[in-house]
Amino acid sequence: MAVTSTAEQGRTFIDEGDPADHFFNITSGTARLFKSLPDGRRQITGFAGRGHFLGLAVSNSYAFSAEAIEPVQYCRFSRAKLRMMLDDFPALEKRLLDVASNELVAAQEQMLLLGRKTARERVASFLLARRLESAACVSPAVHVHLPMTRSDIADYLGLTIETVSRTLTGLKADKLIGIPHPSEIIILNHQGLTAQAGGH
Amino acid sequence: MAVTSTAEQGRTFIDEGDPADHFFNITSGTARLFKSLPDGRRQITGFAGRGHFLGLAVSNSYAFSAEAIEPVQYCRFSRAKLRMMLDDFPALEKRLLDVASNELVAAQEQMLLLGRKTARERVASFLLARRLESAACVSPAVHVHLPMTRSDIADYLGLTIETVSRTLTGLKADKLIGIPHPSEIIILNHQGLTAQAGGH
DNA sequence: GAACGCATTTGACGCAAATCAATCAGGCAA
DNA sequence: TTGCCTGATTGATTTGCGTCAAATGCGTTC
Repeated sequence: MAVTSTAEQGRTFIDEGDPADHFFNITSGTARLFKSLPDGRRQITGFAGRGHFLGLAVSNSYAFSAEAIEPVQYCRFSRAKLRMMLDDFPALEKRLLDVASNELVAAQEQMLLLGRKTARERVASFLLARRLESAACVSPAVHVHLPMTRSDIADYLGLTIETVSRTLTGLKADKLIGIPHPSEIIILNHQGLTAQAGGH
Repeated sequence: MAVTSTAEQGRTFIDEGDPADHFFNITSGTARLFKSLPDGRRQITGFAGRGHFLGLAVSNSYAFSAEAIEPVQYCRFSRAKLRMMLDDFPALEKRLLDVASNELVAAQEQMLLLGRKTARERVASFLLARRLESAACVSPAVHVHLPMTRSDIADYLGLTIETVSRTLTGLKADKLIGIPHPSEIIILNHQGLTAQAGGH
């Protein structure tokens, strides 16, 4: 009923359009969630980490795909099982509603970013959001780890790889961030970066 | 506790950032839901019609504003009242979870549109989505009514008024749609329009 | 029906980001 | 160490859409 599995790096464990008969809970690692157009264009709708629930869809097919960026461990239930659990533990339903509400708020914020922000604002917003997420981990936390590639960041922010790279270089030139390694960013001027993020 | 009110056209009845102490259910009319940046840029995250729930946020302030496009009638509860109702009627919680899940799917589709589709694909997608929504009403339903202004459409699709107008004119020139009136669109070639929408 | 105001359309031009094209840097196997 | 492969950066050029500006159409009031 509830199976624990691992998806190695790069493995797609949810396919957009497939019958949605399972519900997932990620226990470790990071996955990218995305939708694709027939010609290959891709929009990453979010990154899912530890504790994230996937597969809430009401419809009978998944609305997005999920792929492991780092090795991902997850717990998988059949939807029938989920329904039983929801009946047995009403508190779980409350929890899922909270989760969905929060994701909705995040999605609306992302729509603002995709529809109305400039490239620089998008990248700055992204770094600040990443910092918040990982705040629980390292103490200084001006240190932001990016487990995903430039291609992932571009597809998340509605930009191209080149623009993401150029924008990061630009922020570095303005002494707002440091880039010791492509996947490690240091926020040197938090206030300045916030000002570049569209001041929201 | 539960108050029925009316917001005349143009009236803002939810303000982004205000304390979120109420929960709304629209009983008639249409509202635009949007987020704004300090400099005035605006992203409409959706249009809410009859039956739509608003104010699900977990946080203590509204994540978006709501403004009446047409006169809007709504029912308003305090969040305390909502909590009581949720305790009394577990089915309501299920319903809200379904609603939130559906909105999440729609939000992801909109992210794909905003992040990766061209102007023409956005407008075509928008018209087709509008047609689906109003499908329940008129029978032929090739007739799409747009209660919102070009400015609203632009802010929903992440474009400018001018681009929306030019794109509609272009679709008309290609005999895919007819525009008897700015707020009335006729879909002349459904299949052709679908092909222009990014084939999704 | 004349005159005003607002939304929409149309036109000319500019620019931010995309595209096309090398080049560079780091990890890994031989 | 050398060479290769993959991902990131940097550079040159193009372009789709935004900006600025003017014209058109339509509903409303006088």
